[in-house]
Amino acid sequence: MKKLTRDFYNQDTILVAKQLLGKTLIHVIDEGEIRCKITDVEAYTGVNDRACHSFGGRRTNRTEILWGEAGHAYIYLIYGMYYMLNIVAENEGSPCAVLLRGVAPESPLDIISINRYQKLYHQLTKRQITDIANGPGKVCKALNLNKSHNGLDLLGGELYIIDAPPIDEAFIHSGKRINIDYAEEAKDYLYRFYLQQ
DNA sequence: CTTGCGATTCTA
DNA sequence: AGAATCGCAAGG
Repeated sequence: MKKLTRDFYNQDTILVAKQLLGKTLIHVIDEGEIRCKITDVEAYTGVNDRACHSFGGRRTNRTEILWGEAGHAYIYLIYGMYYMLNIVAENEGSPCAVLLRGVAPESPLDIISINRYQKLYHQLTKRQITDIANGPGKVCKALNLNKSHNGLDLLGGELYIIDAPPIDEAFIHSGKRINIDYAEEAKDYLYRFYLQQ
């Protein structure tokens, strides 16, 4: 399968978010490549979206990457301990992104498992397998991503996403975004999209 | 410079 | 329900 193109990322954020479902995220590491299927995403649609870091035109050192070219990684630290991975969408000057909120590990299971729990995959409990990457902080832990990967171009060779057949609309669930109660009118937008758990 | 807090996770 | 934990953004 082929790497997603700049044109793919340079579309309306909602479209990018929905179309990312089912695609495979790849992080190339020394030992090979970590591959996970994207299953849960949220759209953050820029200056008019109160939940988005660029709301109101906010342009700071942290949010600078959002303002640039589509198809770059926006990774930031939250609560002093967790990293969030976002994919920048839309054209330059339109600071939008898609948060990756959950993935399903494909391979190698042992490396992903060690990243998360310091244990081999066959040693995990059912609960640990269920929870291995079903949250945005867990996604970064599982794929060993941190602030050093902020700004990476997903058209490069280190972190990228490969194409897959589109998911039928009927299988795409939508809901309110998580933990943005402060966002007033924007907190009720149905900008979360996910595949059946 | 100070301060309040967040697109979370884990434990109890 | 509460703790962990710190960079960021806003305000003085």
